[in-house]
This record gives sequence, structure tokens and C-alpha cells, in this order.
Amino acid sequence: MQGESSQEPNRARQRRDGVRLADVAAAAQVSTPLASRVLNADPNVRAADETKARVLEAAERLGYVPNIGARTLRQRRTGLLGLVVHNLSSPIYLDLLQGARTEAAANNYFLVLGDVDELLTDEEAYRILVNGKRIDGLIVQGGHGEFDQRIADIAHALPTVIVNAPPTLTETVAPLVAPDEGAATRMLTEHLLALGHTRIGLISGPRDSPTNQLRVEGVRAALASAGCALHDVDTVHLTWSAEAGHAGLRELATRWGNSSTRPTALIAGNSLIGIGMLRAAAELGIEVPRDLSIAAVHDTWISEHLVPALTTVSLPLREMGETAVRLLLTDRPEAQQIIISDPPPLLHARATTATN
Amino acid sequence: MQGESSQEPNRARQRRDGVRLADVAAAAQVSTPLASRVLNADPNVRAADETKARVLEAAERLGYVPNIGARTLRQRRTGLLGLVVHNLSSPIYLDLLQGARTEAAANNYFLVLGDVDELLTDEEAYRILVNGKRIDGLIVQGGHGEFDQRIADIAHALPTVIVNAPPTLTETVAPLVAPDEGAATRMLTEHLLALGHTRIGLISGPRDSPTNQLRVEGVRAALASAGCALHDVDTVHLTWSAEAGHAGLRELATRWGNSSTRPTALIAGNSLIGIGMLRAAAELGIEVPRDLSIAAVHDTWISEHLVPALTTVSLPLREMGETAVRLLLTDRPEAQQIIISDPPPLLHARATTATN
DNA sequence: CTGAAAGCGCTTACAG
DNA sequence: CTGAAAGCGCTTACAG
Repeated sequence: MQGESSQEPNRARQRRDGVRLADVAAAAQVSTPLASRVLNADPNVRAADETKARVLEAAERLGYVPNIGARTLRQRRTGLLGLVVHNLSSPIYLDLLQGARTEAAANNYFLVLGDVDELLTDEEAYRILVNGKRIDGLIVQGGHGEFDQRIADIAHALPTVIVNAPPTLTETVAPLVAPDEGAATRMLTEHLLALGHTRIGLISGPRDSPTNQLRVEGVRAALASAGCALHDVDTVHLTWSAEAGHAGLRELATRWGNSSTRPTALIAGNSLIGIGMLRAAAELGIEVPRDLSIAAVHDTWISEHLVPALTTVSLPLREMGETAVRLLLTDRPEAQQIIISDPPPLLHARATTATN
Repeated sequence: MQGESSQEPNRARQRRDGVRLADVAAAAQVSTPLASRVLNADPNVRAADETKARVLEAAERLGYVPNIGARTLRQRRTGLLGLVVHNLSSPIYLDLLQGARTEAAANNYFLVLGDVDELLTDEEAYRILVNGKRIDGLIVQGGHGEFDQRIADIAHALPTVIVNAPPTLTETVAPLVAPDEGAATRMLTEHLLALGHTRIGLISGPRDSPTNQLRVEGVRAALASAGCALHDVDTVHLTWSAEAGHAGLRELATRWGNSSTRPTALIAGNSLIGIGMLRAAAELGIEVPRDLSIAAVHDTWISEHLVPALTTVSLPLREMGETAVRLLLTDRPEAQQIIISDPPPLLHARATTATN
């Protein structure tokens, strides 16, 4: 017993920690290159099926997993895609992230997480990620007017897809994957019109933001079809936050004063704004939906749990994430604008909207 | 002019796409190994400061970024950490993720995102991530009793840190980073006691879940200190969801019937449960906080926007993420239980709690 | 302490 | 079509 354990004879042999391709090849009695080709399903391989099977079996039996470092060094691809968004806490980007992650995983890619602000302002972060070739492609949240040039630089160095941004620099710089913003607000507006509302207002993000412009357009189009219009006095443009929704409704209430000629329904530029509006309504003694109907863009997990539950329209965010990854994995994607309209926006009629 | 462009003489020279360490060394007139050592701040280097400066300057000037594939192959480390959580939409994991991401970035590491269910049930995903050495370490959400063995396997193959799980398998398998659950509920309970409530109930997650047990213990301890107790009839244990909070309060209301001897305050095992309770209260005509105070574990972005705004206690999730990364980056972390108690839980007293 | 050499494990021109 | 050889770019024993 004593002599047996004193020498640890296996140690030297086990120095390298994993199973190498060469080990698989040896076990299957083929050359290393052939093993490589078989495992990578090279269509040019003409080896007998029996030989191929032996390679696959050996790989399976030995638990072979390619060394990613070696492969990366040789092929100059990392098997990683970067996803940089501005604000992960936003449910919007979470769904997008989930879609991207799933699609990436299905292709044996992994997703690396970045922060937009960091990438766009921190020189070091930029260099590591972009020049360092640590990722094979990048999905970046657009809509940062000020950083358009920076995104263009990135797209020049790395296959890049912009998601969920309005089509500004996109057409020339990188593909854009966006939802049909106009369809979403059109759908909300039509829902309100169908409930008998004829004067409909809007609280939304920055007036000049292209996303806002698309959403406003959708409202206008639907109203016009019904012979109605969107009045400036019924709209407030602040930011995309709950605080802005809160402030926005208070502003409208001030404008209304005691007048009885006011909108009976409001569209919220996004769900956060809608949430803030609900709170302001409670403070102001405006009962929703009796006194005012509210409907918001983007459905989130919280919508159905609010009191009253918020009527929303959901956009195909998951599919946007999937599409972005698919674009990145098919050669160098060309600059183009891809509006995901399948599935179309989906209305979730809940308790904040009622007949007028 | 014509002859000039016809040959593209620079092409061959530019075949390799990036600046290599050898290029930097040549520019600085030192050997490649020395350049490597200078750039990696090897303390054994005795070269003149002027020489070092020349190397650094050359690297800077040429925009040198190390080839990650080569480095990975050589050093057997990827510069990547995996983070697998069960449910990213949970605000809990988002904060944890942010903390981990920041700390990783500060150490030039990137975070790769995984899905717990996928990792624990999909053999392929497991092999790629764990055996494939695609990451240097893994942060995994614990608390999946059924998968304890699987997590133990992972921890055996890869430096692993378990986060936000109760201390079950942890002590022997991998370090655990957890919040002080008991302190959180103790704080909520003391807040309610201070408001004059003496009969306090609880709606929480699965009774046998260790997390739940810790939270219940905190409630009991605080109540005991005040000469009160937690009655079984005042507690409901379902799941950690908003739906459960909703069902839980309805269940309690049924138990209460018309009796006037019932709790004046309830603690929600987490924020989601609290949100569901608020909805049930609205349906049942229970006015919060007049008829019933509600206080929940975990603060999220939505808490302050609810109507009424939800009183919560926040746990140091960001710090947990940071700590998990730090553990992973300091050698092979030893199995131990790390309770993050600095900063301590923080009470956010809002509108769902009032004096009794 | 520093440099020349080796080698990490893979894939892929290249020659047969 | 397949195998022997080269080489991706780095770091690190090893020898000096």
C-alpha cells in the first residue's frame, strides 16, 4: 500500500488537462486533419462512413471538446457576439437580449454583455472590444444621435447590427433591426377609437427623437382615418421615463384646468411613461379608465399587475434579437433597414381603457 | 497615374490584419519576449526605464491590442466569466448582473451570459461551457435543490461561485455569496412594529425553501424581541411570484372572513409577491395602508411607481455581483459562505405602510 | 535579467 | 481526397 501511492505515476501523462483532437484521431486511427474535417462536417471528406463513425464515436467517448483558444487563433473567430445596450433594466432590452441569446446559443455562439455608455465613451473599453477582436460581431443599441460617428467607426471595424433605433445613420453604416413603431401606435389608437374616443392625446419621449416621430405618425394616421386629429394642446413631449409620464399628465391636467373639453384617452409613448401617468392620475383624482383611458407602447411583465392593469401593445422584441444575431452570422451583413413586422404588434387590452 | 495603382504593392504586406506583438517589439527595437514582459508589467524586468517607455510608446502608437486567441491558447485562460441565472427579467438578478459586469470590466474581463435551465438540463450546453474551457469561471444562481449535484459537477471542473442561494450544498462545493436574508425581514418587521403594528402576517415563497426559512426567521426574531409572535393562520406559503402574492392575500382574506381579529400588516416575501398583494387588495376593497400595511423584500425600480408606492428593503445585490467576480479572480476560491452585510439592508419606507 | 526556442491545439494551404 | 507540414500570436520554461 505504501509504495503504491508514493510515486503518482500518472501525473506526467496527465499534464495536459483536456482531450485533444490528436487524441481523438489516434483513438480512431486516422490523421489529425481528417479527424478535424470529419468533426467539422467538411463536405469534401470522402472517407468511408465507417471511418467517419469511428471518429465521431471516439470524440464522443473521450468527451472531446475543441480548444476554443486554438480555434480562435487559427480561424480568427471567437464564437462570441457582443451585445451592448444602454439600460438593461429596461424590459425592452431584456426581451431583445433573450431572443439574441437563444439564437446565438442555437448556433454555438455566446453573448458577451457590454454597456453602451462605456463602449462609446471609454477609449479603453472600445479598443479592447473592437480592436481586440474579442468578438465576431456586435449588436448595438442605436438611437444615440451624438454617438452616431462612433457607431460608424465600430461598424467599420467589426460586423455590426444596430437594433431598435430609428433609421438615421443606419442606411449607410450597418443593418438596422427595428420594430414597426408606427403600426404599434396605430393599433393603440384604433383600439381607443373603437371604444368611442374621438379626442385622443399623447405623452411621449423627446419630440425630435425619430422613434417618437414614428410613433406620433402612427397616432396621426389612425386618427386621420377616423376623421380625427392630434392636437398640440393634447400632447406633451419629455423623456421616456416614468417620471416624465408623471410630469406629463400633471402638465396636461394644468392645461385642462376645469375645462370639460379635453381628451378622454391618452397614449403613452412607452410603458414607463404609462406607469408614471397612472400614478399622476391617482394623485390628481383622475379615475382610470372612467375619467381617462390610457394605453401604452411596449408590453412588460408589470403591465398586468398594475392597478388598474395597463393596456399595451407589444412589439416583436424577441424576434428582433433573433434577427440581429442571424444577420451577424451570415457573412458580413450589408447596411439595410429591416423592420420586423412578423409577428405584427399585438394589442393587450386591459383595464386602463374603456368605452367613452 | 495608370501604372501606379495597377499593382497594389501594399497588399501582401497587409495580409495579417492586426498589429502583432512582434511589430511593437521591432518598432521599439527590443525582443518579442521583452516587449511581452514590459507590456504585462513583469516585475522581473530590469530594462532601463527609457527602454520600457519605448515599448509602451510603440504599443500605444501602433494601437497594439493583444490577440486574445493566442493568449488564451498559451495561458489557458479566456478572459471571460460566465454568469448563468434563472430569470434575467427578475430585477434581483439584473442588479447582481450589473455589479458583476462592472467588476469584471474593471479587471478586463467580460461576462458571458447563460441560462440556468439550459446549462443544467442541456448536455450540449453543459459540455461546451464547462468542458470546453470557454470561460475561466462561473457565477451560478443556486437554490435549485434538484440540481445541486449538477452544480457540484460544474464546481469540480471550473472555478465556481454560487450566488443568492441558501447555504445547502455550498459549504462543501463552492463559495456562496448571499445577502443577509434575516436582517432584511427583521428590518421590515421592526419598521412595522415601530408603526404600532403588533399582529403581523406573511405571504412568502415555498415554506421549505431555505431562503424562505431565513426570511421567516428574521420576522420571528424581530417579533419575539417585541413580545409578539408569527401565527400560522397569518401566513401563506406559495411561490415567489406576483400571482402567488395575489392568491395569498385572497386566501388570507377568506380565512379572516368578517372577523376583526386579523393582522394589520403583512410582509411580502419578495417584491413580486408584494405587487400581487396590492392588486388583490384593490380587488377585495382592502385599502392600503389604511386597512392593511404591506412591506416587501427587495427594492426594484417599480416600487416607487406603484400606487400606493411599495415599502421595501433593499439588499446589496450589486455588491454581491462584485464580490462574486472578485472571488473568481483571486485564485481558485475555496468553499465558504460569504454573507454580504456591508452595506446592510436598507429600508425604503413608502406609502404602503402607515401607523396602526 | 534577457533572448532564442519551443509549444499551446487547432485548421488549412500545399503537395501528393 | 488525404496527410505532413506550417503557422496563427502569444508566453514561458530554458539556457546563457
